Amino acid sequence: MAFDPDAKLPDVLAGGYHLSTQLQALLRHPLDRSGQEVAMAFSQELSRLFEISMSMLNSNNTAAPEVNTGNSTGVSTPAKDQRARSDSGEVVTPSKKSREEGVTSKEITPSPHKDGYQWRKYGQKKIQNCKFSRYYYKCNCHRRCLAKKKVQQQDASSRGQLMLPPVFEVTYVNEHTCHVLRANDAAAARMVSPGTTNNRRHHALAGAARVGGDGDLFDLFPHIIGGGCGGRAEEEKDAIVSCLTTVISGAAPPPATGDPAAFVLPQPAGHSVSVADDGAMMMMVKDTGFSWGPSSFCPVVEEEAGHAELAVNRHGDLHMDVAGFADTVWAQHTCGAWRRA
DNA sequence: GGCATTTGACCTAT
DNA sequence: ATAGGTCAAATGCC
Repeated sequence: MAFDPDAKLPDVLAGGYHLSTQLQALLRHPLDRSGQEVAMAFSQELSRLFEISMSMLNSNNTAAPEVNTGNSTGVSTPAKDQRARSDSGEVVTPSKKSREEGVTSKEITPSPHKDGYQWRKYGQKKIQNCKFSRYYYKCNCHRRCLAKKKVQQQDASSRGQLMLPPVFEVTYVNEHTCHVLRANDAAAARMVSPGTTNNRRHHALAGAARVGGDGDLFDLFPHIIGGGCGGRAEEEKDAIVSCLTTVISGAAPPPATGDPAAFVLPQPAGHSVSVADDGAMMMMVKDTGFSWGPSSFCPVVEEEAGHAELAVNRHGDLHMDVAGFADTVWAQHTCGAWRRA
């Protein structure tokens, strides 16, 4: 497969995702020698695509922010920053007219729901001359947050990319004010009830899900979920690099010699990945003490073939099906409300 | 029962 | 009149 030098990151990632699903389908059955060769070719191509993605990500990280949104509050907007540097989407600068209408940014992305915020759908409309309906979402982090987004699936056939997963044009309207509103609420809550912790207050406002009954994910992963609605940009970046590395690592065969139990793969600082000789893979993420890995050590609910798997067992351990990584990794950044991707 | 989603009706701009 | 955007009752899921 020749690499198109003009290819965009979403296309490369989409291609990788498509390849991984094909590889999954292949690995669902016992493989003979030729099957193994095909699987190896797939995995090598997958590795190459993710290497390309990582180099694209690294080059994007040095780029300037995409849009001056005229945020007069002086408060940073984490998820917007994430979009600029870490999502797989292509950021499009909105026109002057669009900005006057409150449009803060536009982007083309294969994963329109993974931008670090939690959204509530409030409308759907069939648009003239469009094959697909347009979907309307409001920010669900805070009731009074004015941020909205429109998601319009693009016609793949018009792009001549019938084999790739769908891509979406996402238009963001109005700045998020949820972090400011939440901070105000937290301050008010402290005045009313000094015994209420910030974390729990945040969680109640975000309507976040409880996990396993013993605690919630905001308590378990405060440094990942962060104090605001979106995660911190640097950790987003780390997470992406870790995820890509993990997928690449998973596609590579274990060495013929060395520690029979596991071998350690090259990782970004603060992360480690090990692959046992039975193929089980575990990744330790920074100093969380939690690990990501397949069902060899964590009971999970089975889902239909080919779909990403993300579950939390009753002990609070995270489980992830590595094959579904590209689509699943962002699920953790939804304002504390962890949900299946 | 609470919550998110769906969907037809309604509103507004052109 | 038409299209795009929003509302809110109905519905389904957990």
